[in-house]
Amino acid sequence: MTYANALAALADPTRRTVFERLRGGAKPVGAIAKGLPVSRPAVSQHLKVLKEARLVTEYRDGTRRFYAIDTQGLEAVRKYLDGFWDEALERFKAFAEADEVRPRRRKRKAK
Amino acid sequence: MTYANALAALADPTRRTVFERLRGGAKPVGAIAKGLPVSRPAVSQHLKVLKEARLVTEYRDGTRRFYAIDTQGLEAVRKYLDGFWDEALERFKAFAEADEVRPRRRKRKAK
DNA sequence: GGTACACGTAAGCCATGACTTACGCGAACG
DNA sequence: CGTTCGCGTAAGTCATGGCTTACGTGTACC
Repeated sequence: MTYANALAALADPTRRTVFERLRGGAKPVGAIAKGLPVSRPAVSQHLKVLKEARLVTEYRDGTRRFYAIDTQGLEAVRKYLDGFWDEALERFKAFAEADEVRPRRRKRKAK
Repeated sequence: MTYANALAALADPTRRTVFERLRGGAKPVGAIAKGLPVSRPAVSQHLKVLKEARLVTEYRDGTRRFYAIDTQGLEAVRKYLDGFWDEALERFKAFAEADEVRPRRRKRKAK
Protein backbone atom coordinates (compact mmCIF):
# COMPACT_ATOMS: atom_id res chain seq x y z
CA MET A 1 0.00 0.00 0.00
CA THR A 2 2.74 2.38 -0.84
CA TYR A 3 0.49 4.27 -3.18
CA ALA A 4 -1.41 5.69 -0.24
CA ASN A 5 1.71 7.16 1.31
CA ALA A 6 2.91 8.39 -2.06
CA LEU A 7 -0.35 10.19 -2.76
CA ALA A 8 -0.32 11.76 0.68
CA ALA A 9 3.28 12.81 0.17
CA LEU A 10 2.65 14.40 -3.23
CA ALA A 11 -0.37 16.27 -1.95
CA ASP A 12 1.63 18.99 -0.22
CA PRO A 13 2.81 21.80 -2.53
CA THR A 14 6.14 22.52 -0.88
CA ARG A 15 6.90 18.82 -0.60
CA ARG A 16 6.15 18.53 -4.29
CA THR A 17 8.55 21.37 -4.96
CA VAL A 18 11.21 19.50 -3.02
CA PHE A 19 10.47 16.42 -5.04
CA GLU A 20 10.56 18.29 -8.32
CA ARG A 21 13.95 19.70 -7.52
CA LEU A 22 15.30 16.20 -7.75
CA ARG A 23 14.65 16.05 -11.44
CA GLY A 24 17.95 15.98 -13.22
CA GLY A 25 19.83 14.12 -10.56
CA ALA A 26 20.61 13.64 -6.90
CA LYS A 27 21.15 16.64 -4.66
CA PRO A 28 22.21 17.20 -1.06
CA VAL A 29 19.73 18.71 1.37
CA GLY A 30 21.34 22.11 1.42
CA ALA A 31 21.13 22.45 -2.35
CA ILE A 32 17.48 21.44 -2.29
CA ALA A 33 16.58 23.90 0.43
CA LYS A 34 18.44 26.78 -1.20
CA GLY A 35 15.99 29.39 -2.40
CA LEU A 36 12.95 27.70 -0.92
CA PRO A 37 10.63 29.79 1.27
CA VAL A 38 10.92 27.27 4.11
CA SER A 39 13.73 26.43 6.50
CA ARG A 40 16.21 23.62 5.95
CA PRO A 41 14.83 21.46 8.77
CA ALA A 42 11.45 21.67 7.08
CA VAL A 43 13.02 20.28 3.93
CA SER A 44 14.56 17.46 5.95
CA GLN A 45 11.15 16.55 7.31
CA HIS A 46 9.67 16.56 3.83
CA LEU A 47 12.45 14.33 2.57
CA LYS A 48 11.74 11.90 5.38
CA VAL A 49 8.12 11.64 4.29
CA LEU A 50 9.11 11.24 0.65
CA LYS A 51 11.55 8.53 1.60
CA GLU A 52 8.96 6.58 3.56
CA ALA A 53 6.70 6.80 0.52
CA ARG A 54 9.43 5.30 -1.66
CA LEU A 55 9.52 8.46 -3.71
CA VAL A 56 13.16 9.22 -2.97
CA THR A 57 16.27 7.31 -2.01
CA GLU A 58 19.10 8.47 0.18
CA TYR A 59 22.81 7.82 0.19
CA ARG A 60 25.54 9.45 2.21
CA ASP A 61 28.78 10.90 1.05
CA GLY A 62 30.84 12.19 3.92
CA THR A 63 28.80 14.70 5.81
CA ARG A 64 26.23 15.09 3.07
CA ARG A 65 23.10 13.16 2.29
CA PHE A 66 22.12 12.95 -1.32
CA TYR A 67 18.53 12.39 -2.28
CA ALA A 68 17.33 11.11 -5.63
CA ILE A 69 14.01 10.16 -7.16
CA ASP A 70 12.89 6.61 -6.50
CA THR A 71 10.66 5.08 -9.14
CA GLN A 72 8.98 2.67 -6.73
CA GLY A 73 6.63 5.25 -5.30
CA LEU A 74 5.81 6.64 -8.73
CA GLU A 75 5.15 3.19 -10.05
CA ALA A 76 2.79 2.41 -7.20
CA VAL A 77 0.73 5.51 -7.88
CA ARG A 78 0.69 4.87 -11.58
CA LYS A 79 -0.64 1.35 -11.11
CA TYR A 80 -3.28 2.59 -8.73
CA LEU A 81 -4.48 5.15 -11.25
CA ASP A 82 -4.39 2.65 -14.08
CA GLY A 83 -6.84 0.55 -12.12
CA PHE A 84 -9.45 3.20 -12.78
CA TRP A 85 -8.67 3.80 -16.38
CA ASP A 86 -10.19 0.65 -17.80
CA GLU A 87 -13.12 0.89 -15.49
CA ALA A 88 -13.78 4.43 -16.56
CA LEU A 89 -13.93 3.37 -20.16
CA GLU A 90 -16.67 0.98 -19.24
CA ARG A 91 -18.53 3.79 -17.66
CA PHE A 92 -20.94 4.07 -20.53
CA LYS A 93 -21.51 0.37 -20.55
CA ALA A 94 -22.40 0.46 -16.89
CA PHE A 95 -24.44 3.51 -17.65
CA ALA A 96 -26.49 1.59 -20.16
CA GLU A 97 -27.09 -1.31 -17.87
CA ALA A 98 -27.32 0.36 -14.49
CA ASP A 99 -28.67 -2.70 -12.75
CA GLU A 100 -27.89 -1.83 -9.22
CA VAL A 101 -29.16 1.69 -9.32
CA ARG A 102 -32.52 2.11 -10.91
CA PRO A 103 -35.08 4.85 -10.57
CA ARG A 104 -37.36 4.26 -7.65
CA ARG A 105 -40.21 3.53 -9.93
CA ARG A 106 -40.07 2.11 -13.38
CA LYS A 107 -40.59 4.94 -15.78
CA ARG A 108 -43.94 3.57 -16.82
CA LYS A 109 -42.67 1.61 -19.76
CA ALA A 110 -41.78 3.87 -22.65
CA LYS A 111 -44.43 2.49 -24.92
CA MET B 1 -2.88 22.89 -12.76
CA THR B 2 -5.60 20.42 -12.09
CA TYR B 3 -3.07 17.81 -11.09
CA ALA B 4 -2.43 19.68 -7.85
CA ASN B 5 -6.08 19.56 -6.84
CA ALA B 6 -6.36 15.96 -7.96
CA LEU B 7 -3.38 14.88 -5.87
CA ALA B 8 -4.73 16.73 -2.86
CA ALA B 9 -8.11 15.12 -3.40
CA LEU B 10 -6.74 11.60 -3.68
CA ALA B 11 -4.60 12.04 -0.59
CA ASP B 12 -7.45 11.50 1.85
CA PRO B 13 -8.33 7.84 2.55
CA THR B 14 -12.07 8.22 2.94
CA ARG B 15 -12.24 10.45 -0.10
CA ARG B 16 -10.36 7.79 -1.99
CA THR B 17 -12.88 5.22 -0.82
CA VAL B 18 -15.66 7.42 -2.14
CA PHE B 19 -13.83 7.70 -5.42
CA GLU B 20 -13.21 3.98 -5.63
CA ARG B 21 -16.88 3.25 -5.15
CA LEU B 22 -17.50 4.88 -8.48
CA ARG B 23 -15.70 2.10 -10.28
CA GLY B 24 -18.22 0.18 -12.27
CA GLY B 25 -20.52 3.06 -12.98
CA ALA B 26 -22.29 6.15 -11.72
CA LYS B 27 -23.99 6.13 -8.34
CA PRO B 28 -26.19 8.51 -6.38
CA VAL B 29 -24.86 9.99 -3.16
CA GLY B 30 -26.94 7.80 -0.90
CA ALA B 31 -25.65 4.62 -2.49
CA ILE B 32 -22.08 5.84 -2.14
CA ALA B 33 -22.48 6.77 1.49
CA LYS B 34 -24.21 3.49 2.38
CA GLY B 35 -21.94 1.42 4.60
CA LEU B 36 -19.28 4.09 4.95
CA PRO B 37 -18.13 5.01 8.45
CA VAL B 38 -18.87 8.69 7.81
CA SER B 39 -22.09 10.62 7.48
CA ARG B 40 -23.78 11.41 4.20
CA PRO B 41 -23.01 15.14 4.35
CA ALA B 42 -19.36 14.20 4.71
CA VAL B 43 -19.63 12.23 1.47
CA SER B 44 -21.23 15.23 -0.21
CA GLN B 45 -18.30 17.38 0.81
CA HIS B 46 -15.83 14.84 -0.51
CA LEU B 47 -17.69 14.68 -3.80
CA LYS B 48 -17.50 18.43 -4.07
CA VAL B 49 -13.73 18.31 -3.72
CA LEU B 50 -13.47 15.46 -6.22
CA LYS B 51 -15.60 17.39 -8.65
CA GLU B 52 -13.46 20.51 -8.40
CA ALA B 53 -10.44 18.32 -9.08
CA ARG B 54 -12.06 16.99 -12.24
CA LEU B 55 -12.04 13.51 -10.80
CA VAL B 56 -15.81 13.06 -10.94
CA THR B 57 -18.72 14.43 -12.95
CA GLU B 58 -22.23 15.03 -11.77
CA TYR B 59 -25.60 14.81 -13.43
CA ARG B 60 -29.05 15.05 -11.94
CA ASP B 61 -31.95 12.75 -12.36
CA GLY B 62 -34.97 13.93 -10.50
CA THR B 63 -34.05 14.41 -6.91
CA ARG B 64 -30.86 12.39 -7.18
CA ARG B 65 -27.39 13.38 -8.18
CA PHE B 66 -25.34 10.75 -9.87
CA TYR B 67 -21.58 10.90 -9.71
CA ALA B 68 -19.21 9.15 -12.08
CA ILE B 69 -15.48 9.03 -12.60
CA ASP B 70 -14.06 11.78 -14.76
CA THR B 71 -10.88 10.93 -16.63
CA GLN B 72 -9.66 14.52 -16.81
CA GLY B 73 -8.30 14.56 -13.29
CA LEU B 74 -6.72 11.15 -13.68
CA GLU B 75 -5.12 12.19 -16.91
CA ALA B 76 -3.67 15.32 -15.34
CA VAL B 77 -2.04 13.32 -12.57
CA ARG B 78 -0.76 10.76 -14.99
CA LYS B 79 0.92 13.36 -17.13
CA TYR B 80 2.45 14.98 -14.10
CA LEU B 81 3.94 11.68 -12.97
CA ASP B 82 5.16 10.84 -16.45
CA GLY B 83 7.19 14.00 -16.36
CA PHE B 84 9.40 12.40 -13.76
CA TRP B 85 9.71 9.04 -15.38
CA ASP B 86 12.13 9.93 -18.12
CA GLU B 87 14.13 12.13 -15.83
CA ALA B 88 14.45 9.35 -13.32
CA LEU B 89 15.92 7.09 -15.94
CA GLU B 90 18.64 9.63 -16.48
CA ARG B 91 19.37 9.54 -12.81
CA PHE B 92 22.49 7.48 -13.30
CA LYS B 93 23.69 9.75 -16.03
CA ALA B 94 23.37 12.73 -13.74
CA PHE B 95 24.97 10.61 -11.07
CA ALA B 96 28.02 10.08 -13.23
CA GLU B 97 28.39 13.71 -14.13
CA ALA B 98 27.24 15.52 -11.00
CA ASP B 99 28.49 18.87 -12.18
CA GLU B 100 26.56 21.12 -9.98
CA VAL B 101 27.20 19.29 -6.79
CA ARG B 102 30.83 18.43 -6.24
CA PRO B 103 32.69 17.60 -3.08
CA ARG B 104 33.88 20.69 -1.36
CA ARG B 105 37.42 19.88 -2.22
CA ARG B 106 38.66 17.88 -5.13
CA LYS B 107 39.47 14.45 -3.85
CA ARG B 108 43.17 15.11 -4.27
CA LYS B 109 43.37 13.46 -7.65
CA ALA B 110 43.06 9.69 -7.43
CA LYS B 111 46.56 8.59 -8.35
C1' DG C 1 -50.76 21.18 -1.64
C1' DG C 2 -48.73 18.77 2.12
C1' DT C 3 -45.39 15.12 3.21
C1' DA C 4 -41.39 12.60 2.49
C1' DC C 5 -37.17 11.85 0.18
C1' DA C 6 -32.32 12.97 -1.66
C1' DC C 7 -29.18 16.06 -1.33
C1' DG C 8 -26.23 20.50 -0.56
C1' DT C 9 -24.73 24.06 2.75
C1' DA C 10 -23.62 26.39 7.37
C1' DA C 11 -21.45 26.44 11.53
C1' DG C 12 -18.70 24.67 14.84
C1' DC C 13 -15.31 21.17 16.85
C1' DC C 14 -11.06 18.83 17.01
C1' DA C 15 -7.12 16.25 15.26
C1' DT C 16 -3.59 16.33 11.97
C1' DG C 17 0.40 18.18 9.97
C1' DA C 18 3.40 21.85 8.18
C1' DC C 19 6.25 25.09 10.03
C1' DT C 20 9.50 27.33 13.44
C1' DT C 21 13.68 27.56 16.74
C1' DA C 22 16.88 25.03 19.51
C1' DC C 23 19.70 21.36 19.95
C1' DG C 24 22.77 17.17 19.05
C1' DC C 25 25.83 14.37 16.33
C1' DG C 26 29.23 12.90 13.03
C1' DA C 27 32.49 13.97 9.39
C1' DA C 28 35.97 17.08 7.41
C1' DC C 29 39.39 20.79 7.67
C1' DG C 30 43.27 23.47 9.64
C1' DC D 1 41.80 18.40 18.65
C1' DG D 2 38.88 22.37 18.31
C1' DT D 3 35.92 24.38 14.93
C1' DT D 4 32.96 24.44 11.23
C1' DC D 5 29.90 22.36 8.17
C1' DG D 6 25.81 19.49 6.87
C1' DC D 7 22.30 17.40 8.50
C1' DG D 8 18.53 14.97 11.53
C1' DT D 9 15.58 15.32 15.62
C1' DA D 10 12.76 17.44 19.54
C1' DA D 11 9.43 20.38 21.07
C1' DG D 12 6.13 23.68 20.54
C1' DT D 13 2.90 26.75 17.68
C1' DC D 14 -0.70 27.60 14.50
C1' DA D 15 -3.57 26.92 10.43
C1' DT D 16 -5.86 23.59 7.60
C1' DG D 17 -9.34 20.37 6.76
C1' DG D 18 -12.28 16.41 7.80
C1' DC D 19 -16.10 15.46 10.59
C1' DT D 20 -20.45 16.28 13.02
C1' DT D 21 -25.32 18.14 13.70
C1' DA D 22 -28.73 21.34 12.11
C1' DC D 23 -30.92 23.42 8.55
C1' DG D 24 -32.55 24.83 3.73
C1' DT D 25 -34.01 23.60 -1.05
C1' DG D 26 -36.07 21.15 -4.78
C1' DT D 27 -38.33 17.15 -6.67
C1' DA D 28 -41.55 13.26 -6.44
C1' DC D 29 -45.66 10.98 -4.47
C1' DC D 30 -50.62 10.74 -2.64
